[in-house]
Amino acid sequence: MTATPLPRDFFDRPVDEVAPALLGRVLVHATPEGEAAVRLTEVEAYAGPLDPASHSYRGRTPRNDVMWGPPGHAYVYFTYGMHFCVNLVCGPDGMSSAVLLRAGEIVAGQDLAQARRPRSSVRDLARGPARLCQALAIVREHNGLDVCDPASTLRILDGVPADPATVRTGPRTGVSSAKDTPWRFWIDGDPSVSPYREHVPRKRRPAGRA
DNA sequence: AGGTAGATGTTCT
DNA sequence: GAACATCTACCTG
Repeated sequence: MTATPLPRDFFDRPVDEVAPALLGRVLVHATPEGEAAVRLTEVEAYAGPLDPASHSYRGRTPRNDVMWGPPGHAYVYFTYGMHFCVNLVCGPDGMSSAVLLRAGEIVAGQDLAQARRPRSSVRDLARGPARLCQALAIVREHNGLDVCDPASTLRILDGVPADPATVRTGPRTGVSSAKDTPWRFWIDGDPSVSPYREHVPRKRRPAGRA
């Protein structure tokens, strides 16, 4: 892997073009404890206000603000009360589209990743969007970081792009709308690809009686 | 192998 | 108040 991040214009094109082109690339996160890196094997595209499954579908809010900014920045959000997920914003500026980084293979700092996820097998360290964030210690404070800046602690490197012939597509995982849009991209046969899960509405907790 | 339940809190209606 | 781009643990076969 080289030390130079992908150029910003890599992200300045339609999100469904950027997403498959990200497969095989390497996301590095430097922390005081050291560096850890993941080679991306699974991603999903979310196409801004036109996409009912996108966080920006209902317009700009404090949470999704970063999505409306320039491409090449990280959009980190908190979900299910305990997990973080990371996206990379795509262009053009103001389009509010982004690619969710769903899974990958740890290629550097495996000791760190394992310390952060002590109950996990090596294969599962970054197998899933919240696991990926945990392995790389990506949390809310990293929201908005510029991953194309060589000086940034969170960077996306070119790595070795996946052979397009090995890229598969299918419906996105765990989304309740736009189920038919095949905007999940993964490297066929890679063991770190996360299992597909259909969206299931959460069962309501029995409302506390009074 | 596969299903389900429970955890936790932020965001938006 | 409900939904939520999830994960783990704990069942059952």
